[in-house]
Amino acid sequence: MPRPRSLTRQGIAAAALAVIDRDGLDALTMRTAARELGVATMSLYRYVADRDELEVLVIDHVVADLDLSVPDAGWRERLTVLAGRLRAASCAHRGVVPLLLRHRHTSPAALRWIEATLGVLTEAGFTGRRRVVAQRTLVAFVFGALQNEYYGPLAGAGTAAMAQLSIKDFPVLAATARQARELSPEEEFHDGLAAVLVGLERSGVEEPK
Amino acid sequence: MPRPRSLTRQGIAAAALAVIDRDGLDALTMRTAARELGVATMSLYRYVADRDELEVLVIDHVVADLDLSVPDAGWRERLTVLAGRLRAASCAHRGVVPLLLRHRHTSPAALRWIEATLGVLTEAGFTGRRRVVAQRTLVAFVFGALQNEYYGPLAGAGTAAMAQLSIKDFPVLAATARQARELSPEEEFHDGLAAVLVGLERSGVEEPK
DNA sequence: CGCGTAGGTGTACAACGTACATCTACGGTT
DNA sequence: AACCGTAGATGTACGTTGTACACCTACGCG
Repeated sequence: MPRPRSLTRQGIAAAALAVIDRDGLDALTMRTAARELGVATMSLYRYVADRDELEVLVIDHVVADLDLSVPDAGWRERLTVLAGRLRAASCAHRGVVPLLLRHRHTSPAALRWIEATLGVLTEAGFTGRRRVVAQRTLVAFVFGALQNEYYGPLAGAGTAAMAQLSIKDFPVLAATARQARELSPEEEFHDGLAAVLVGLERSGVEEPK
Repeated sequence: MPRPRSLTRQGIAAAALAVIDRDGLDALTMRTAARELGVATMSLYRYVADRDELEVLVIDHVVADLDLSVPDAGWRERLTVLAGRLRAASCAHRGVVPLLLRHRHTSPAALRWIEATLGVLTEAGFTGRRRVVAQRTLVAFVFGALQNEYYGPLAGAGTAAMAQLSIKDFPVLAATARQARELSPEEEFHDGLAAVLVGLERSGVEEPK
């Protein structure tokens, strides 16, 4: 009845995302998000309960407009497409990766993505316990791979430091790190995912329930 | 030459871990860690550069005494054992999981674990690009699964909330969440890992380089 | 033309990481 | 046995963070 709201959760999410994209995740605070919107800090608390909810808002905004349709192809190809889109979205906003990892089971949009993968698995004949394992394994790999890219990128400073510092204590690791620099993140993700999907196809078929 | 050190990095790590085990990860601060040791807060900075280094110290302490020997068995079984030990260690100190995820490429002990898995892969005939993909995929799954357990446990409040709240918007997800509650974390991890390893075995054999 | 209600905000506080200056106690020299 | 330089230990203090709380304020309805 009184005084209409001047902000929207969408707008708040977009502003917070803008801060992250411009100045990095560490720069996101209640104050910087509010300043980006031109309002006082405490105003945000009329829209979100606390910082965690703001974070969920952000990743929801990033994942919200994911295309969840699947191509007319085999289930492995379908899942590859879905996973690729999620990865593309997170790569477009590198800073949100830690938030995505933490809130992936809270964000409605992320849950919609999981629901979509479950739909594909179900159509492919996965049911019961086997479907549970397949879905959790897929999620573990996809988000684990995102985390790999974020905290220990193959081509970046991560392997550079690794390849140099540890050549004596970690001979195989150092050699592998050197080879790894020739592998693009896309290739790594794609090949790894392919292996996981092959494994899911073969496994568990002899134990129906 | 003057005044010998009164603390050890080992002792500091143990104290910080004790705080985490007793009061949770959020309770770990420079002040609480120092109080646990009976020294002033700033004394810690004679041993670590900043909080990040303290965190690395903690996870190094947790992973340090992992048994890295492998049984006399096939490479898949060997990797299963290695992964299982890492998981067991992190389950014994639930609170360190986020630290382990963040610093897994920084902690020497964690790198030793990775080196061990690489050794197994190498003996199994993995080389070049195929070895890189296998190792990164394995790491992605293992740490992704830990994160699954930590942030969205199957049997805990995570699926409980999911199974209830989303029964209309996420039909498959809700059904799966209900089934998932009958699956122990150990089974989930073991079955998922088995699938990943099978996939790694099959994949990439026809592309030698 | 008020008036109540809910949105907006300013102030304030506890807790955090840590820079800095200072105190202190020991090993090596005499 | 006395001292002295050095590096460990510490107390204080500052900037930042999330957010509780009390206070204004502007609009839709009567």
